Amino acid sequence: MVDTRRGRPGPRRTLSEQAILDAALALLAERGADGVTIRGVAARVGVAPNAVYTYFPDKAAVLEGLVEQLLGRVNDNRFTDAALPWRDRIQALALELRAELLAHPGAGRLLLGSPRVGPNAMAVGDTLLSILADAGLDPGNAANAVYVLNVHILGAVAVEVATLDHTRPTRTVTDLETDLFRWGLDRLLDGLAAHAANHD
Amino acid sequence: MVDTRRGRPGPRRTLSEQAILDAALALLAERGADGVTIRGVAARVGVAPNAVYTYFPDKAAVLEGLVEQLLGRVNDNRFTDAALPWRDRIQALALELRAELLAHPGAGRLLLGSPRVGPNAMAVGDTLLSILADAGLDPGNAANAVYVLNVHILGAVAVEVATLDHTRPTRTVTDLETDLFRWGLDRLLDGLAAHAANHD
DNA sequence: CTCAGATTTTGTACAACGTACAATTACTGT
DNA sequence: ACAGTAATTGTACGTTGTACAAAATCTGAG
Repeated sequence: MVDTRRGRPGPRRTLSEQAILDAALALLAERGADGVTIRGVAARVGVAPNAVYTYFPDKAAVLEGLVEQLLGRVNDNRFTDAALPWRDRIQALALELRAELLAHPGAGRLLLGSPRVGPNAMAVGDTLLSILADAGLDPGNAANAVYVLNVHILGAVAVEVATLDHTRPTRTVTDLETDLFRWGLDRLLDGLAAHAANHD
Repeated sequence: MVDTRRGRPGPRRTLSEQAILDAALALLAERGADGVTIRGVAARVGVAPNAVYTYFPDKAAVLEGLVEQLLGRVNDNRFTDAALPWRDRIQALALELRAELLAHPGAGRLLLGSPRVGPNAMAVGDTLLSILADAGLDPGNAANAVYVLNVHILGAVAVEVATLDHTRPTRTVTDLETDLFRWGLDRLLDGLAAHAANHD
């Protein structure tokens, strides 16, 4: 048993997974979802395309990491303050999540294109879950509600992204779209609140 | 003025746009969303890849046509019967739409990947609109509600599709997922109904 | 009936993609 | 110093969308 797995030989890594994800994120911002290519990322970090495969098994893994990256920015524990009304907290979280995703065009497609089961995605889900528990939903219904809220947020982002010009990387989100998003979210929360009230 | 645009010369078309869309649909069923390629479609109808470009300007147009095809199957005027309760009609329409999309794996990604503005998509929207009018929503709110319902249906389909094994073309939709879909739809409809009641 | 003109189909080709494979390089513990 | 190991690269293959020009095929006018 010689292999201690500590300080093992080999040249130093010139990159990190983080550097690759940063490059991918920049590429997503500059060139849109289709602009995120292995070759592009490699070029941006100044390395041969194959080098990326030292850090990620394949492109799908890079995209998953990218999504995780985006979700990580949202999950401050800012929404767990039970003093604030639960509806306000959910609205704030939903709006922030949406804004984060819309800030990176094509992120919606990426999010919906991969089973997002990373830790940050879980964390967002857990945050939502705790808020809904505060709202008075029993665990089963709260889990359902998390799913429905996810669907609404991701669906809305995807639909909004789909209606934009894919050739242009940047976009302006109109107030009209935001109002529509809030309106739908309000109806959904109304339904959830009524359900919680009926079953307590 | 010689060009009457009628019976103009040239060899007969060996294909039709419909034949191409049929091939694309079959490919979608057999190989999943990534299996729908121009070259694959062309091979399936027995023609050189370039021939497809006589009928469609590019691949995106083919995919749009494909989505239209799917939506066309749903839009029977079966849901316009004002005698039935509006909630039942919306649920039936939503479930059918979802079933149709889930029957073709990857259709969700296609739907969300293109601004679906074709006539069949409009028709589905109009059907929803009329049902919501029957429900007592004024035109403005009804339009909002159509958007939200679209988001919910498309979002749910996309999320469900994203969680499946992309390598396998077929899938079994569990009852559990269907129940979850209905539960969310119910909450949404609760919220919409309450809103309609508050503003009449 | 012929034939010019219009149009579909094809052959060929290119750039870009993901990524497999083997060789090369750069390191570390013994 | 050196052997072993890991990171990186060079090269390459197969696949994709699609541009371009040549070829094949049809129709209406004469």
